[in-house]
Amino acid sequence: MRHIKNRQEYIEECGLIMEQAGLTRMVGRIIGYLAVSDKEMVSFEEFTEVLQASKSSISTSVKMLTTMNLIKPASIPGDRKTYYRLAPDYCWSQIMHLKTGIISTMRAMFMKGIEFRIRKSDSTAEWLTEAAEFYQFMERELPALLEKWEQRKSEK
Amino acid sequence: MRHIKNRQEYIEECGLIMEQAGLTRMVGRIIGYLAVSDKEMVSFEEFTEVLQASKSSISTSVKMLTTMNLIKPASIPGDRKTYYRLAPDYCWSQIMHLKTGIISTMRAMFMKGIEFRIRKSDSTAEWLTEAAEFYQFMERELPALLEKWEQRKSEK
DNA sequence: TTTTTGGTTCTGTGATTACCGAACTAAAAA
DNA sequence: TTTTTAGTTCGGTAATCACAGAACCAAAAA
Repeated sequence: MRHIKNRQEYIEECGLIMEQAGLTRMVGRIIGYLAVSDKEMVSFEEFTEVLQASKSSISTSVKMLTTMNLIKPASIPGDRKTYYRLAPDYCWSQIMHLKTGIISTMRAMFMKGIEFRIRKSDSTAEWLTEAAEFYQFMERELPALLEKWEQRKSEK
Repeated sequence: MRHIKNRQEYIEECGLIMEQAGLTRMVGRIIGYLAVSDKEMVSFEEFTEVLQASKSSISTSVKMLTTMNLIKPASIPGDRKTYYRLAPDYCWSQIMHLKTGIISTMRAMFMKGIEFRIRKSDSTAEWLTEAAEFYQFMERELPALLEKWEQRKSEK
C-alpha cells in the first residue's frame, strides 16, 4: 500500500483497494470512513456529505454492505435517521467461504473436461486430473483453516 | 455447475466460469477447447476456426494465457504455425500466491486505519484489529498450505 | 389535512473493456 | 524480386456498470 498522508487519502485508497478486490469504490470509501471517523456509527446523511456522493449511490452501497454482513444498520431513539456501523459480530471466515464457491466450480469444470475426452491418459488428461486434485485439496483444506482461525479466536 | 450435453456447451461454460473468475470469456474457451479437443496441442489457426473468433482476439488471449504460464507455445519442425498446449509444468500454487497480494494489502489497509483514529480502543478499533489479525493469519497460513500441496504432489 | 424528512428506485451518462475487422509486419515460399 | 502465410497491433463498437440526478414513497411533524 502506498504512503498515505491523511484521512481523506486513506478513504480514497480504501475505495481503490476494494475496487481491486471486486467490490465498488463507494463501498470501499464507506468502510474507510467507518474505519477512521472516530464514531462508532455513522448516519446515511453523513456518508453523502463527507463522501460527496449522491443518496442513490450511498443507498445501494450500504445495502450491498449490509447484505454482505460487513456493516449493520442501527438506530437511535427519537431519531429518524439510519446509522451504520462495522458489524460487531462479523465472521471473517465467511469472506473465504464465498471463495470456496468458485473453487468447487473450477474443480467440477476440470473433472467434467476429462469426461468429454476420448484419450483419458495423455498429458492433457493428466493436466486436468492434477488441476482437479488441486482444487479438491483446497476445497478440503480451506474450511479446516478457517476452523483453526475461529478456534484461535475463541481461545483469546 | 449446470448440466452439460456436449463439447460445444462445455467450452462455452468454461468461458462463463473463467469470466466469473475474473478472466475473459475467450480465455476460458481456449482452456475449454484444449481440455476436450483430444489433441495435446492446438494451433492458433484452429482456435480461430473452432471458437469462431477473430485472429486478434485469439492473439491477445493466448498471450494472456502464456503470460500466466497456463499454456505454453510449441512448434513443429517444418511447420510455420504456432501451437499451444496446457503448460505441463504448471504450478498450481502460483494461482493462490497471486491472491496473497490482495490479502496483505487488506491487512495493511486495516492496520493503517487504526493509525488515523483518535480513539484506539473502541469497538471500531477492535473491529479493525481483528480484521488485520485475520488477514495476517491468512498471510501466514496460505503459503504453508500450498507447501503442503507441493509436498504431497512430489511424494506421488 | 399539508409539509418535511429520510431514504429508495428509475433513468441516463461517462468510463471501461472484450471483441471484431482492417491495416500492418516479418518471414518463408515462389 | 513478388507473393503468401502467420500472427500482431490499431481503431472502432457494443455491452457492462458505477454513479448522479430526479422522481418517487412512507412516515413523522406541523
